Amino acid sequence: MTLHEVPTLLHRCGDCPIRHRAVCARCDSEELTTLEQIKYYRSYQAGQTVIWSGDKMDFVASVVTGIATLTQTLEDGRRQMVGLLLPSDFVGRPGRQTVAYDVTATTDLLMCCFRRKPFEDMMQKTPHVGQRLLEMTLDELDAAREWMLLLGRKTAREKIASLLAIIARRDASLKLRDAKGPLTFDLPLTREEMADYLGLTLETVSRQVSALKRDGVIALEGKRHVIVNDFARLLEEAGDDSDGGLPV
Amino acid sequence: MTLHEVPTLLHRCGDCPIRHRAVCARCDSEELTTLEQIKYYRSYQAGQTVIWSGDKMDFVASVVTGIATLTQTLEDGRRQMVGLLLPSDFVGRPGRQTVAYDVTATTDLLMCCFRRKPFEDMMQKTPHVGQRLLEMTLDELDAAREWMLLLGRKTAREKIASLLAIIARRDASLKLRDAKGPLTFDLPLTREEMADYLGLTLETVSRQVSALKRDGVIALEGKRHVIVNDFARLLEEAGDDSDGGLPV
DNA sequence: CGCTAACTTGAGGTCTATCAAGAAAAGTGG
DNA sequence: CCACTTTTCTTGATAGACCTCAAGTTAGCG
Repeated sequence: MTLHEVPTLLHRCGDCPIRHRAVCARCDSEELTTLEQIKYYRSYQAGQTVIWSGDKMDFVASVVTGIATLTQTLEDGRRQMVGLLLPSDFVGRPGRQTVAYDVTATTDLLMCCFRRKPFEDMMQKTPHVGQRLLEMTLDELDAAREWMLLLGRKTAREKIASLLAIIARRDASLKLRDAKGPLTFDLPLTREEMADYLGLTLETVSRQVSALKRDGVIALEGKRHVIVNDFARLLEEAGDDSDGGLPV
Repeated sequence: MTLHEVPTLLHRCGDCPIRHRAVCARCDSEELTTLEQIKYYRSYQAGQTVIWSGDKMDFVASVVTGIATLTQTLEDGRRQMVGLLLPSDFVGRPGRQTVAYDVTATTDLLMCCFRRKPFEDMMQKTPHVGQRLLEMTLDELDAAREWMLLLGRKTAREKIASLLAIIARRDASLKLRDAKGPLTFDLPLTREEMADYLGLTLETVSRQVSALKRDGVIALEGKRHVIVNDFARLLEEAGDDSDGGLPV
């Protein structure tokens, strides 16, 4: 999707699909008007790199549609995904120019961008943007800490189950279904990307997915479409508290 | 240290040792006066729990002196440290009552506290506190993501070297020395706490510390006092980029 | 229909955990 | 100040989880 093909209806913030969750969620209509004047869209194809670690980033942005990943890399090539950006998530950091990780489009991606300076000015003038950004950043920090527990202490099987549970739950919330009946969803990540997220190798991911299937925790249609008949069972396998951790 | 023994000079924010780094760093003298009226001190002994995961937390606070840890625990007892709170670091979350991890005093700890409600009111009225909190939270998020790389992809030896490098660097910045000459510092953590931070067992920590000593990367005086003659060497062992990552 | 990317599965090796014993420090109370 | 206990730490032997290397299968695509 190129810039010209962005549906014009998106240009009105009131119709934006991420209006109620993004960094602009708290803005009143007057503030939205200001944002509308400085925002612009960028789109990326699946697989494209949005920014390289260490590069200067002259804009900040919200994910409108699609999925992006944040990854860090060691000198010898070991990779660790440190974040998954879903629609409404925010990229970039007011007050700092460079970014500390690669940002990559995993699917086709549409982002709502703001040049850094006008955005920072706006943050000074209107408190709502900064307040919302603080809230979102605190949520991300909680999520990162939960992921630290997974990376440091969970087994490969528990890691896979945790990831599937997270994707299932998010997908259900998008589709506005409850998490009771059989859930089905598509994996937005390759086995290798899953491995990079979970701190495993792609072979171990493949083996554990097969094991969960063999044990009846999940079923597969093709390689990517997952069916979860008993979500509580999946949560057990994830090793979390029975309540399943954070909502959403 | 009990409440009465808090040096009275601390009650004046202008003399506070964390004045320039804490959540109040950006406040002008008028704002400080407001903060002085609503703040109070709490102290904890080494080993004491500040808050349990899931408990209601009716205050937010800055660490003034001492060290605290944030840990998450799985049902079967596996523990992962998800944060290390040093002087000037902030605990608690405006807008949410409960906390998602245990907060424990590792050393004797002095905290500068604000009841939640007055603090939230202050955040509404004066933007400086919220701005600084956003900045600090973004820094913590970066640190958490760097830790995810460590937990997911580094070897035990690299993990130990990374932790030592972090402690050494922070210690040097406190003592205002440059990181060139021989560095010495005390480990503020037991082997078990290091293990919980690094996603290892205490035995593996002990073995790898011994190995780094045997290989001349570090020297030890007693169990806790570390001497680093060649900081660049330590960074190599940590597996990071040659520049050593984030400054301080 | 071949070609490539994504995935699966197996065999063997390595790193770290587990289990166990003992040494060194740090308290504790006489 | 010295036995005594407790905590902290070290080291060894063994086991197991995950990684590495390798081959083969499936699916998507020009």
